[in-house]
Amino acid sequence: MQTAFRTHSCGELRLDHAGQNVSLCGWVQKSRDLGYILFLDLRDRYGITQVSIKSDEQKEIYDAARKLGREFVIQVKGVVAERESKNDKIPTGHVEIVPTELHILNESQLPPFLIEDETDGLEDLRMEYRYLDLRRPSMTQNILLRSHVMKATREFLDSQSFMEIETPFLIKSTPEGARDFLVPSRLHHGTFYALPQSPQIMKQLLMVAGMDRYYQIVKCFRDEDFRGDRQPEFTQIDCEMSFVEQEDVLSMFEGMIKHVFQRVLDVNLPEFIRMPYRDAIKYYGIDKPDLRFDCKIQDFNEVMGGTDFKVFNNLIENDGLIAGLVATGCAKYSRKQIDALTNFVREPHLGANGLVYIKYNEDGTFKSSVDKFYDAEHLQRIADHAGAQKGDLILMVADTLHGKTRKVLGQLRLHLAKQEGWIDESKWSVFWVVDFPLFEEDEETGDLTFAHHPFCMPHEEDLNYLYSEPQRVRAQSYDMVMNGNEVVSGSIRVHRPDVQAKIFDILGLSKEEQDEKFGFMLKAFEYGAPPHGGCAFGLDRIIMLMRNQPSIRDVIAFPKTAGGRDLMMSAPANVPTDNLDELGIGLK
RNA sequence: GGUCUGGUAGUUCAGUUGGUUAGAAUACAUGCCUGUCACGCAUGGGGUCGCGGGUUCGAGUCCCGUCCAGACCGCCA
Repeated sequence: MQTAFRTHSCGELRLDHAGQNVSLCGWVQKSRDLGYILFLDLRDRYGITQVSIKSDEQKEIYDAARKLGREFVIQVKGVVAERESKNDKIPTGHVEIVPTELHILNESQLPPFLIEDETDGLEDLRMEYRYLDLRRPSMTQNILLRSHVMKATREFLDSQSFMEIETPFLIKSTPEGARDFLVPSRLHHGTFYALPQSPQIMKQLLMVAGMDRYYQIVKCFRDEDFRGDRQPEFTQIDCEMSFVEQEDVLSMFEGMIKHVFQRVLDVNLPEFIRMPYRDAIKYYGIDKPDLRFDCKIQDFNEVMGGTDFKVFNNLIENDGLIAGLVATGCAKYSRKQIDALTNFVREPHLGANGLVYIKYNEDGTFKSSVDKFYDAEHLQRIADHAGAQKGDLILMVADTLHGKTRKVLGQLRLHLAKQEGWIDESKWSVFWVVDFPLFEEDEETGDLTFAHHPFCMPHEEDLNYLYSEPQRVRAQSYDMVMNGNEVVSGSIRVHRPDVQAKIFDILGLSKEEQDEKFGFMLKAFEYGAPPHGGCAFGLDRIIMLMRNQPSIRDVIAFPKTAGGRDLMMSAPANVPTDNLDELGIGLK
């Protein structure tokens, strides 16, 4: 810490240092002038140290200190002393500096919001003055933890013979997947570079190049609408390995996450389970379940028939699905609370027709929305089927579309967990979801499109389905799910030309289109591509979860707003027409 | 692209069926105060009610448009 300006940081002095002559630098957090004595809180990124100035013993300094404003940058030289009244809330709370010199290194305008963890500033204001926002200790900790995670990542991957290799940002647009950010070419009017959505193709070419184990902590760019956990530019830990099977990749990067958690948070994560995609959808209605609480989706078709309830009878006959959840301890819900849940599942984006409830009351009686059709004995059978206990509430959704029913219940499950406080924030749920389908159907056209990207290798035992039932083909692809968020995604890649050709064929890509889009890659693969696979970590999202922050913006030093703007520098912005002329671009 | 919520003092917010001089807290300034750490007490300054148009005798309040922020849907291989 020793420099020309300071001997210590504002976070490191303790009682042991008492009597030492020190020099500290930092920002004025706050001053408390009690008349005879004035206390100054001096802040830097390491902490806060109190300076105490007496109006008689340090008359000159006292007079100068009274004129200091918030966020002035000052240097204080003086002696470390034990405090007369101690503060146990901060690590430096037992000492203070009795100053011999005070120098103003720079003055400051009054900041537009309080530089404290419990700031009064709203997000747009914090974004405009991001350099002030980052002075707040919790924000500093976010950025610091991010740095620690990157360091631990490099530590682990370096120890496993990975090479960090940079790949270009100015590349060719491929019209698949997300919308590209485009960069016009000055030298070749009318042509454009694209910023990479990920270094996917480049890293596979590095495997062809024999680099064997590659990683890169790298910015990726996607020109889509944003969310609390999505930014137009974001950071991936991009990884690829040669001569591996799926299990090699899973255990390598499971090891990496465990290493990072151990080093950075001192948390030892247990073994990661591998949950087939099909089970994730069946039991949790989502491909990224949060397993910090249970509440699985259950099927009820077999116990709901044999009554005069035509809606359910029709569904059962026509291969529909009646499924539901057991909400532990929720039989006490009022009509109003259940109506709220009904409204939740009927919201347009979920679109359930309704919600059937069965209250299994504490006294063993039943109350349900289908009492007209189901007698107590039948309801008991349903409760037993579901494993419900007295005091539980059974909630059911039914539809001809199985996927929709499970999706609705998956969302209801999360909604209930938040509402009922089922999630233990001190727990971690980290595991692999495996065996994603290779293709998915476009809901409107019915065409098959790739679920992940077109270079995922199918499971060997599913290869034959490529020719008969492509939608049955499971890919050797996998996601790591952390507390209900997808944080890693990857696959074993196709290195066999015949398989790749068949996949392109199924996707309806002609030979010409294949050449146009991926020709350079397919050519490279004719020169001895090793079997390979890898994955990419969403670094921002992982940091967000590790710091338990509500938004990805809080763990990025200079993020964009949900509208894709940088409020601090006012980007995007107009450019002079001269610049456009040079690029051969005219605006409409 | 769609739905919803919000925009009033430096900041966070309140502002009734449209009606006198638009309030509170906090921040700031000045003064007082011998150990504070959310210090306390007193006094004071501080407003184009996002912007534009409309209805009305009268608009922070009602209507239309627009901009900005946020949440969600679509989108995100």
